[in-house]
Amino acid sequence: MPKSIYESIYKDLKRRIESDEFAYRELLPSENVLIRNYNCSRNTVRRAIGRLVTDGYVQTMQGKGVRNIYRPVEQTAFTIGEIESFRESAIRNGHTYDTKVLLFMELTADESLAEKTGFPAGAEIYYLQRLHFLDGKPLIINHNYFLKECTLGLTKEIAETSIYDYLEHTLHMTIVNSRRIMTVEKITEIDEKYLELNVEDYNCMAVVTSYTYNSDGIMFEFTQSRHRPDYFRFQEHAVRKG
Amino acid sequence: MPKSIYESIYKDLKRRIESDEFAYRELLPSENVLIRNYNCSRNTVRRAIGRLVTDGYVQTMQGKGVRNIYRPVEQTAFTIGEIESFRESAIRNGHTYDTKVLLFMELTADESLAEKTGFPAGAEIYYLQRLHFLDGKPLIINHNYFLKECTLGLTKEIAETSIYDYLEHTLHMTIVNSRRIMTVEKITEIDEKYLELNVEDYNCMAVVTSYTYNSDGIMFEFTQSRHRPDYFRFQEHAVRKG
DNA sequence: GCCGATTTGTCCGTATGTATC
DNA sequence: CGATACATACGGACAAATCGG
Repeated sequence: MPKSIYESIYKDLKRRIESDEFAYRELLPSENVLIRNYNCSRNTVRRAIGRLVTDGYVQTMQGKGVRNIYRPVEQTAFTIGEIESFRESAIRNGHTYDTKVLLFMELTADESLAEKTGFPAGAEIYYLQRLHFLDGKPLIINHNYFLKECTLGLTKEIAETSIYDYLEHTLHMTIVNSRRIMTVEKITEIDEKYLELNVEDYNCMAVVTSYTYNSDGIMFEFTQSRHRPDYFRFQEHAVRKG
Repeated sequence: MPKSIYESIYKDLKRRIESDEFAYRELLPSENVLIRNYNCSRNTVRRAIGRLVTDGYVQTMQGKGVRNIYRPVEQTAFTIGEIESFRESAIRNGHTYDTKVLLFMELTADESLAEKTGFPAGAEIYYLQRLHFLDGKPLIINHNYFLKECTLGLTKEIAETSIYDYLEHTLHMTIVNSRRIMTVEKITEIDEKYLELNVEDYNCMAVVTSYTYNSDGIMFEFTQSRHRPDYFRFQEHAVRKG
């Protein structure tokens, strides 16, 4: 169940837009109509619309109305601006997925790892290497570093299904936000081996480096995600600021 | 001058955070303090903070406060979630820049171009190829397609300085939002020639494809931006949604 | 061009709920 | 438990942009 009125309105409008209830470039019902339909105050409706704007679903035009500018996300696209696990993304796009844990170990962050990840030196860390398959094809190698004190009890078995499920539902951690950096890097032998790539073909990888925070403001995860270049696709929505 | 109270508060807080007035992980003044400091209502302060949250500058914690989680953007990073021209980005990061127009022509969109760009078939288009230099180094090749009816009077000379300046200040167009897709593609001969790349070294490019809309909800620009992989760096902030 | 109706944008004050300390 | 801090929601007022008559 939704936690708040504005969120349920946001989700309902989002669903209606995604299900083509409004044509591309068509105007949505005016705020006054929505107020009557949802039986709530103007601020509440406006808050829901505000989220649709930042999501890139609609565009507001003073004096005119709210225009639907939603375009369906193309297949195998990862949506930016939202934290989503590989599993969630695969499900959303209607694919089959599989995860193989290549390595699971515990280590203590030394100076060089601390520098690289942003964890304090001396911190206890779970280090994982995982290979992700989409529709049977190996597409991504993830190097995950989790702060042990925030993710106690993580096992290889959990890592094979969904770590985020475990963190959110078993440990009741709330994952809040994440800073991500996208770069292109040279392919390594590990990449070549597990992703069945040919250097003649592609000698680079798309790399997404992310720093993820929980609701206590603690950075509990550092991940380097190495994507097969020919299947890599990220989509985002940007706004022009004054 | 700022158009509104909440925006000036947003900018002031942003400036104070960027200038290290608050330590990393430190709490900002509480809403009640900010209300007194800025002499405004609670909603106005909350709105400013809300924008800082979506920008990834702060994290709010119910019952606790608002925590500064801002990390300075690393050099040569393009900030995602914000539309910024090459020139603006270079200035922001304190670099010198230069733009060379390789090609400037007018054309009519045929079926295949319409399919690729999303412009209606038959539309009159300005097509440009531009090479962007940062600190004297050629880093990006842009293929720009502008809808002529929205960008009348565009010339090669304008394209050598700033197209966005012309659109916003001379044509008084308001640029609103943009959908961007990031992929990795094989290098072409043009890339190799102008970016002084060696295929032995890198045989891929980071490609950003963007569809940009103005305040009338018209898509007036389609651009394919091909980046030198070793200098490509995009940064974004993501939030976890229920 | 003007005017009134409609629609979105900004701002305020207040009340209540929930989490933290 | 009370004080503090953020979260949600309501209602009202006025401004600014658009559109039709």
